[in-house]
Amino acid sequence: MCHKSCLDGLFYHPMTNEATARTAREVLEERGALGKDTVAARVDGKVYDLHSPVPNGASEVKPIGAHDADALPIIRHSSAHVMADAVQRLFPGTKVAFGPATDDGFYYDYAKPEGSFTEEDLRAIEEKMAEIVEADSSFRREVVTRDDARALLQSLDEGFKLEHLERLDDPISLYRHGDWVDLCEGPHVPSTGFLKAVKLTSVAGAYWRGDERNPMLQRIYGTAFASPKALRAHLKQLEEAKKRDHRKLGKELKLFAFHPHAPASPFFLPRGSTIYNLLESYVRSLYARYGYEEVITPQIFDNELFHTSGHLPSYAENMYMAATSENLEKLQRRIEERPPKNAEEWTQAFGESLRFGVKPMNCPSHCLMYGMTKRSYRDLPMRMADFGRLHRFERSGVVQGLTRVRTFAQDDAHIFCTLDQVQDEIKSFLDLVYDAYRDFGFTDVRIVIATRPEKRLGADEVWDQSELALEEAVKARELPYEIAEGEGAFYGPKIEFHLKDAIGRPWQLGTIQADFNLPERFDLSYVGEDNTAHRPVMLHRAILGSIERFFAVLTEHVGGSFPVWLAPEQIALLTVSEKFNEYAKNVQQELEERGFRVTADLSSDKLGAKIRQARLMRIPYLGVIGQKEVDGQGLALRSRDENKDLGFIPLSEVFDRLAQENKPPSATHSTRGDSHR
RNA sequence: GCCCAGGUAGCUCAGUGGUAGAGCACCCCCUUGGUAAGGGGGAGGUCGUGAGUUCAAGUCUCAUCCUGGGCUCCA
Repeated sequence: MCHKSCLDGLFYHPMTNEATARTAREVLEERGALGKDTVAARVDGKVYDLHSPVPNGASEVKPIGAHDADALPIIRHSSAHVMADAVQRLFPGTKVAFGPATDDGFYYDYAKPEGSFTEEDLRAIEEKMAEIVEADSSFRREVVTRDDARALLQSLDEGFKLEHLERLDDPISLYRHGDWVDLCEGPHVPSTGFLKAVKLTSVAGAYWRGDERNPMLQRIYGTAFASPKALRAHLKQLEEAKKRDHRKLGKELKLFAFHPHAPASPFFLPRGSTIYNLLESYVRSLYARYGYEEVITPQIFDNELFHTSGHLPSYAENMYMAATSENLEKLQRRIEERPPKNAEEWTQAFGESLRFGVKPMNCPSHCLMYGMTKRSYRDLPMRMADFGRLHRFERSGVVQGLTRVRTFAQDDAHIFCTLDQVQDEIKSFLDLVYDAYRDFGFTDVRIVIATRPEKRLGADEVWDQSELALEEAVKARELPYEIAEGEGAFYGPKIEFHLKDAIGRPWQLGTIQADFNLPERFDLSYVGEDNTAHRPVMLHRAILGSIERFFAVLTEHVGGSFPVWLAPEQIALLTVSEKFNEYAKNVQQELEERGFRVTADLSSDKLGAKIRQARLMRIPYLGVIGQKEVDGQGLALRSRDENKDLGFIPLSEVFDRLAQENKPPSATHSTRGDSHR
């Protein structure tokens, strides 16, 4: 049974079996366009099974070869059917749910009478699938009445399918191969023999219909390609991705670590801290250019603040609460003296005692800061930047490496401005973001405008206004964008910046969000030209998102080979023998005096071992020191990125070379920055 | 939080009921060597934690913590 969304309206569903119409296969054959590897046909832009009848008036009928991009979802979804067939043969009594194709493979959800699937089960299922493929059974489409479908599913005792059937619109179609039948929209490959490269990859739990209140099903993931060669290439790419995993590199390169006493909370080791601080410095340099002012705000607040901001109670499940022992003693006395009689009284008693909350975001404190003084329109726009540490209690199953942690900092800022200034602020931020991403080597940036969600604060007129402002700014910069309906934050619509890393994985990092709610809640105002009070607009924005997550994405993007301006160590001095250690120390000092990050390997290891070690740590430059270098007052330089020995270079040239690379790419082009002010 | 898989030396891992292992890293010694691992020796572990079964538990059972793959949620 297909998940509707996987098909994305791509496929055509004939209303009836037109006995007189010719099939796509016949049409293609007649035109000599039917290849051995043709899996389906594209008819006027829609995908047809080869055995489906083509409308008489069709103007264009093109074959889809197994190696065309369009063929992959068809091959994968057909693989899902074959897997379900194999599973039901091997594990009688197992029921099926949804089995769509995904971006890189397919899955099928099962309700297994008992237990779950093991790795060995996957291998057995693969073998059974191979038999089904070997049998080369044809896929056949049948359009049936709702009653017939219901009767069939009842006879098969497929409860999930029955439930789904009632949600489907007519026509109802079934697909069969061999004896196996599935409620499905199609299309499919002509026969199971077309499935030449299938691999089952993993097993996982998944809720029926993705709702955590529903029963947990067993999901088997797999992937399929047109050929074993393409499958091997895919698996190879997964291997490459594994090598770049920031958790692996974080350990190998001594960047960060975790300890069970602080779950999901990273320790940045010295090398990682260097990069972390450089990321912050970089953002600070942009702030200087784009007119931001940095502030530092408290970590723990009276919960009164979070009630004002609305984070309590709506965000309570993600917040850490703090209590002093004095508070707790008070709570104890209160309970002894006046025992709470019901849930409400208990909540009240705790609320009075656990008076403090650890901030999960900076905005409330920035609102306080804004409100501390009387503001004039002349003060606006006010751009308040904050690298404050945030704590969010994330559920145990969702944390992951540095990408989802419980303590982190954002390159956060809030812009207070007038309604008239919103568009310009967003335009300027677009410039800032694109500059920053380019400096880190991310060129493939996608803009998504996320609009009002169902659960939200604020009036509809306010949402209308803010959504329009975001869209107009993006249009003004002539950037392509998409709209994500209902994906906005509860307090306002937002622009999200999605980018792809070096191996094509998508990430959402930066964002800018309009917020008409917090200024209201905090009763913020400014005195206008007309000498009356006005409500300012608040914009939340981040470039990197969280520094932690950006650290992870960047690490994987560069595969641990940080550019010179970010590398924890920019050059390693390697002596050929201990006789040259004295000279090495002098060079180290000279480099450090010039502000370079340098390490010296003065051990008694042989040069080969030292080079190996420095290469493993991905140090951009290696300076080998032997008699020749001492005599000539230079280094035998070796570059990581060019991966070659550059030969003897005098010290002054080494300094110049490092200085050249010791800044973000944009800083080497002098024209930048001014135009954005 | 839910389903599944893991947790043994700093790291990577072997060890299926009977005396805790290897390689690398670390320390010491020899070697002073010119572009990805020179040689020898030494030290290092209450096998995540807590209960239980057993004559005997890294190994079996239960609980719990942490990590990983998913689901749901998200910067």
